[in-house]
Amino acid sequence: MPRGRRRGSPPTRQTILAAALGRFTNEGYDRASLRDIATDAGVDPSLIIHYFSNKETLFAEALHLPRISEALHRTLEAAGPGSEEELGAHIAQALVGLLEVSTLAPAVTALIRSAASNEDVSRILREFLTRTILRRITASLTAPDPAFRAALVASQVLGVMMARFVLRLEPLASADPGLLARVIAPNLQHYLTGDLGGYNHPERQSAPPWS
Amino acid sequence: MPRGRRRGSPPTRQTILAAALGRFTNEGYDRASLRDIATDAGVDPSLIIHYFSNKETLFAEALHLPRISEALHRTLEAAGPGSEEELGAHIAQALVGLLEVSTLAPAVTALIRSAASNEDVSRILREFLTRTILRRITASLTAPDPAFRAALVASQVLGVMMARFVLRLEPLASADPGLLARVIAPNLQHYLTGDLGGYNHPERQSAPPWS
DNA sequence: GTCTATACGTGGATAGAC
DNA sequence: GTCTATCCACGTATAGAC
Repeated sequence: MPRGRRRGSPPTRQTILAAALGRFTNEGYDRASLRDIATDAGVDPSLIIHYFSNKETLFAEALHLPRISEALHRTLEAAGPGSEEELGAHIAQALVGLLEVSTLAPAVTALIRSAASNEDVSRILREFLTRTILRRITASLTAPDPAFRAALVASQVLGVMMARFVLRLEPLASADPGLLARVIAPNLQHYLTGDLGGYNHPERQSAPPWS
Repeated sequence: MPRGRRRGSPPTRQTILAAALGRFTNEGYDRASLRDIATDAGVDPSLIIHYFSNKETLFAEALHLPRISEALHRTLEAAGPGSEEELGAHIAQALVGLLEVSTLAPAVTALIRSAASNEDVSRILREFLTRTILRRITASLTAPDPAFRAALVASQVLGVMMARFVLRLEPLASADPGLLARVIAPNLQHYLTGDLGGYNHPERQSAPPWS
């Protein structure tokens, strides 16, 4: 398979990519069939293979993962440097805002949906979360166990996206993005700088930073 | 999982159910094929259809959803009635403990995995979360917007299970269950009784940076 | 560049012999 | 109760005609 294969006309290519993103977003990698994507795009199924050698390549190009990574990274960087006590709010605003405003929400949804059933996608999402969040955290945090804290932050972000876009759990699914960011911000902050409870008794919690 | 089961073994039904649960847990509903399940169980694929009329019935019986619901409900009830300021800790302990201690973890994992790509399973999980958590919350909570609070709690629980069992995000995936429950407890408590940041007070909202 | 036809595998489900 | 054989629909991918 030569990599320098001729590309098709841009309009048709874009149409296929848009249809593919839609299917991957709503059905995940497995259930989204090339036939359905072709039907949505109004083209022949074999044309998809002609443009993108296989389904995995189509998935990668439709999601455009580097674009997500770059946008998220830029948003996090733009949130301001080094303010440790407001890092939770910054991350919350960056992540939620990134999902709501931009055109990246479908890609992220597709990523989460597909990660549940596809091990490769799971690995991609795992590394993506780890690298992006952990890097931002370690850049301006002095608390111990940054990896554990990053994973906890990732878990809450994952849960919100899962509840909002996959499960469509109301009223969270229809909640205002700004409100959502503000609500989860103190919890992210607790994961980032709070006491992780390793030294306390289970029934006696230390005072959270927001109380 | 026992392989190579031969004829003359009475508990064929249980063997099939065990193999099915294993496949559904590790691969989700779609990717788990009856042929693979039959191979794991050491039986013929048609035998599965003979016992359970179709794949959906097999899925339902393998997960034994009523058992999960009952166990979770009982654990939540046993956590004690009415203590509003410790409800977060109770829910955290109940949910995390339920997943770690009992044999229900595979079923819950299968449920989450399958919900990502299957709309029917998604609905089941959604209604399950809503009913179980919301009911417990409204039973001993006076704070406004219980539905929104319940959804937020569900999102954090979902995220932890997703990160722990599906994505296997370290070091959260290998973290001690008790520690995990203690760490997320104050955050659940914040969702339950904390200030929701202007959910019903729109005039207090500050302008998000992305709007 | 686009489509028709088709190969090839897989997956769920059925009929019937023993 | 278990297996063999089979059906049919679907999904990815290829070959080749226009």
